[in-house]
Amino acid sequence: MAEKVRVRFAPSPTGWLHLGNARTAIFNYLFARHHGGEVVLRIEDTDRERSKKEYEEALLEDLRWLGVEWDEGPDKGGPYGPYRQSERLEIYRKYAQKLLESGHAYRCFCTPEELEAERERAKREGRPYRYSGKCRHLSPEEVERYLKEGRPYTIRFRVPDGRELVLNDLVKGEVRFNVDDFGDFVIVRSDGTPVYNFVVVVDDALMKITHVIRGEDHLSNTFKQMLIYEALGFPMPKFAHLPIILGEDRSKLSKRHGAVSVRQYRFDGYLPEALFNFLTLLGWYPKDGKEILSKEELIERFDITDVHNAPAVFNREKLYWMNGVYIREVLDLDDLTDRVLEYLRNYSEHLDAEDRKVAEKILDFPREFVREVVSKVRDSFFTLKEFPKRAKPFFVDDFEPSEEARKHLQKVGTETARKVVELFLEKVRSAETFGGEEFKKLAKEVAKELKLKPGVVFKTLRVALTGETQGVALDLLVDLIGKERTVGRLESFLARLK
RNA sequence: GCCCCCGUCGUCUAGCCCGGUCUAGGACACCGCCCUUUCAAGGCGGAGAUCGCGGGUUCAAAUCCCGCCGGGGGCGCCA
Repeated sequence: MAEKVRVRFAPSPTGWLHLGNARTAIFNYLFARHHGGEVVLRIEDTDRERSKKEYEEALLEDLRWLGVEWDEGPDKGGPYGPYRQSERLEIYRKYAQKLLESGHAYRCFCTPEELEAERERAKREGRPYRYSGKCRHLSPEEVERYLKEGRPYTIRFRVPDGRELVLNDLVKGEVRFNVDDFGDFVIVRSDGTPVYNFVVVVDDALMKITHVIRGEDHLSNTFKQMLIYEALGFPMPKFAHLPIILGEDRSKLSKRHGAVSVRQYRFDGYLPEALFNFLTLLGWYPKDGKEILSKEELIERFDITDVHNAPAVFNREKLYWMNGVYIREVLDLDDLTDRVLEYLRNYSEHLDAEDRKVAEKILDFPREFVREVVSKVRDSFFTLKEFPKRAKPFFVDDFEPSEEARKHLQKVGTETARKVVELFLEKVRSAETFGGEEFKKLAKEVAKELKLKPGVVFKTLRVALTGETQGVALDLLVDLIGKERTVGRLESFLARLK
C-alpha cells in the first residue's frame, strides 16, 4: 500500500444514525487510522425527497459523540470538496456529459408509464425485469427532435453485453458477476439530478478514495459502479463489503427491532466508548480474544481482511453488559462522575417521573458528594439512566416505603421493628463518632440485645433508612450521609409507625 | 423469478486459507456454589455445538471437492 489510504463514510441524511451505519463508519475509521490514512465524510443527499438538513446535523453530532473522527467533511472542508452531493451537481453534470459524448451513456425518453408496462410484462412472462434498451438506438435526429419538443429524459448507462466482472473483495474474496443481469441503468434522473450509482463513482474517484468499505447490501451494485469507473477511466479502488447486522429474528436490523439508532442508546444512558467497542465486535474479532478494548487498542488490532463474512445478530444483552464493564472498570471515577452528571443534566427527560425527581435532588448536591456516591454504587448500575435508582438513598431523605418494605415490616411485626429502630437510634445518639464501622458495630449489638438475627436487624434498618429491602451496603450509605441525616430518617420512620 | 453473499453452543465468535495438536476454545445470557447485612459486582464450577444436511477425497475433515437445504441481500428516475 504505497499510496496513502483514504476512506470515506457516506451517509444519507434521512434519519438518525443507524447502528449498522455507525458500525460501517467505525470500521472505516479503524481501517484508515490503522494504516495512517484519512477519513472523508460525505453527505449523500441526492434524494431530495427524503434528505433533511436537520438530519445531517444529527448525523455529525452522533458520529462525534461516538468518537468517530474525520479529516475532511462538510463541516471542516478539505481539498476535495464540496462534501455534500447536493453541492456537486455541476460536477456530475460534467461527467454525465462526458459519458454521453463517449457513447457510454444515452438519453432515454421512455415515460414512467412505459417502463411500468415493461416491468409488468416481464413479471407476467415470468422473466426478470431489465430495461429493454428501447432508446439505445435512437438516431441523432430523433434525439434532436425529442429534445426540441421538450420531452423529459433520463440518462442511462449503456451496459456492455456478456461481460463477466471479477471483484476481489477484501472481505468476501473473489466475486464474479455477469453484467447481463442488469439492463441499462439510469444515472441521471429526468429532473436532472444524478443517481447514487453514478455519483458515488465520481465522488470516490475525485476524492481519491482508495478503499470503499460499506455494507454488504451494496455488493451487487458494485458491478454497476465498476463499469462506470472503466468508462470514465478512473482507477478502481479496493472494495470491502461488510456483512449486515441482523435483529433477533435474523432479518435486517430495523425499527421493528426496537432501538436501532445511536441517538437512542445515548438517551438510554449508554457510553459512547462501550457502544463503539461493542459495534466493533459485530463481524470482527481481535486475534488475542480480548474484548474490552480502547479505541487505540482497536486501531492497533483492526484488520479488514479478518472481518467475518456471515451476518451478525445484534445482541442487546451483551451491549448492556459491556456498558456495565465500562462503568465499573474502565472509566476513572472523575470521568464517570462527569458522565453521570452530564446525563442527569441533559437527558433527564428520558427518565421516568420518579427518577427525574431524584435526578433533580442529585444535581443540588456538590459534585464531590456525587463522586463519592458514584464510587459506592458503580458496581450496580449498567447504564447512566439507572444511576438515580441505585443512588436514591444517598440523596433522598423523605421517601415512601416500597411494597416489599411494608411486607417486611408485617413479617417482623411492628413492635419488633420499633424496638430495633429505637434501640439503634439511642445508640447512635450517644455515640461519639458515627460512621460505617460504628454502624455495623451498633447494629450487631442491637441484634444481640434483642436476641434477633443480624439479618433481621439489618433489613429492618434498611427499610427504616431507605424504604427498600435491598440496595447498597448500609454502612457505606450511613458513612456518607452522616449522623444527622441518619438520625433524621430513623425518627421519621418511628413517627410514621404511629 | 433471476443474480449474489452466507451457514461452528440461544447470541457474538476462535479455529477453516496451511487437513491430525478440536474428547471444538473464549465472551454474553442461563444454572449451581462461594463471598455477603440485602441487591449488584466478584470468585469458582456446570450445562449448552452430531461444526446446516447428504455424498465424495483421505489413514485422518469443522477444515478440501460436489450436490441439496436454510437464511440474508440485490434486482428502482432510494441510498
